Amino acid sequence: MNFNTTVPIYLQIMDRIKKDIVTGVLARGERIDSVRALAAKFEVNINTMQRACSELERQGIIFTQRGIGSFVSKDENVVAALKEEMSAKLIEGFVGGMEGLGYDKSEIFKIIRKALAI
Amino acid sequence: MNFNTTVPIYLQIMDRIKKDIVTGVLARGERIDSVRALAAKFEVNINTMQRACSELERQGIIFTQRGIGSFVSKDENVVAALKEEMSAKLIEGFVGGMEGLGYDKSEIFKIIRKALAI
Amino acid sequence: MNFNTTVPIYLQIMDRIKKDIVTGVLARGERIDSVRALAAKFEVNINTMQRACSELERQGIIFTQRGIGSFVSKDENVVAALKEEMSAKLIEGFVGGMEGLGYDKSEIFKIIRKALAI
Amino acid sequence: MNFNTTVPIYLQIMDRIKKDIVTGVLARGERIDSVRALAAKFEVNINTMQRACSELERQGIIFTQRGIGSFVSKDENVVAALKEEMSAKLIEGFVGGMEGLGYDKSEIFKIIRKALAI
DNA sequence: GTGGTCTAGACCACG
DNA sequence: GTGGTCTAGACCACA
Repeated sequence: MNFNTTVPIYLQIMDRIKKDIVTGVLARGERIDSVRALAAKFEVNINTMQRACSELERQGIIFTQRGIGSFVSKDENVVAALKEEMSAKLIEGFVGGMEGLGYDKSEIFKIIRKALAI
Repeated sequence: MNFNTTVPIYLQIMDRIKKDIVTGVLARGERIDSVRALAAKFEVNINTMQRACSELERQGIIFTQRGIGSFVSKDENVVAALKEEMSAKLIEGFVGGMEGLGYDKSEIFKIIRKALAI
Repeated sequence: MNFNTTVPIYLQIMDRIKKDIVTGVLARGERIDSVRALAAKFEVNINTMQRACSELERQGIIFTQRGIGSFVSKDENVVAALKEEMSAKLIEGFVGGMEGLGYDKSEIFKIIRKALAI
Repeated sequence: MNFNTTVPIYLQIMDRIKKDIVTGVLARGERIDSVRALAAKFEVNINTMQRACSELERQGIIFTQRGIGSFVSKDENVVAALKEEMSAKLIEGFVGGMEGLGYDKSEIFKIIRKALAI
């Protein structure tokens, strides 16, 4: 995985894991690799990986069973909410940004239609 | 102006000024306030404002005349390119992000149409 | 039983058993379930349960007879001391904590009276 | 400051700072020492101190101004809520613990009155 | 083996 | 000078 230098690695990893959960690569309740294994996989320091996991846990996206490992939340609402939240953020950022550039809704619509080539 | 804590203030200021240029709030060739005045206006450290201005100048968006002041570029291509570049970035970020969440182009289209209420 | 994630499970189990002894749920000299049965009951790893029991035995609260089973101490002083010790710990923690927050004794008294609704 | 070995140092430091805020040793809006200075004062590693501060910030108890320093929250509700929350936790822990030992409210009242020597 | 904490030291962007 | 991030390595309690 290639990391963007401008945003903290642990955030990029969190984002990646969230995407994997949203897209079903990681299933609800599924056990995820140990911190050590993930650190090796992402080629980062264990502490960096640990931080990503702690944050994910704090957000209720994964949970930990002591001495056993970490698991994706079993709550289907969590996963659905995650997808909803992430897409809402993207939409808001895009529409808000375009409006900030002076485009109105119909112009944005045309532009995105063209970009999607639909 | 409220600053996001995650992204550098000088970048946020640059973005704000770019938007003002793109939307015509700042006209081509118009004189802009002094760094000191701008620092006061944005309520930031003068060094921070200085950096935002140097960057803008480096990108050819504003230019400085010694002892007189700074001005928005007179080149209309600059403004047009700026608008193009900023919107392209937004589009790419949005579409790429949505695809990363598992949406295909037609789904993205539906979602954005709904969000724009068109 | 719901375990607090911050304090070790074996301590929480020990605390629970101590309370059962102090409140008479487990009588003096009474036989307690096997480690295996207790592990199943508390839904924990057998090693964890083993540790809780060893600690309790080390503290003289339960004792083991080889090949027969484990029993709550027959010594009534043990039970009385246990109750005394546990309540003293609670009191000390409470009063010390409240004083640390800046309350003096009379204020603590008022607050606890109100909390107890007496 | 002497640290208890059973609970993480960063939590103990957080608790100490919270108490200082509640008792007015640290006033609302007051600038607190830099992370480096605090680390030296508490004789811990900078990272440990950093963690304590990040957590406090996440809880809204202090806030950071980039490159300038950290400050106690200016919101008086935050401070009041903090005091309330901390004392409520102590009371609940105490009363709940005593009831778990089999004492009823009137007995708890007698015991605490005796302990306070009022 | 698992996560959690701590230390040490370094680098960096920011103000 | 300030906070933030990252790496490296170590130790520990827990399951």
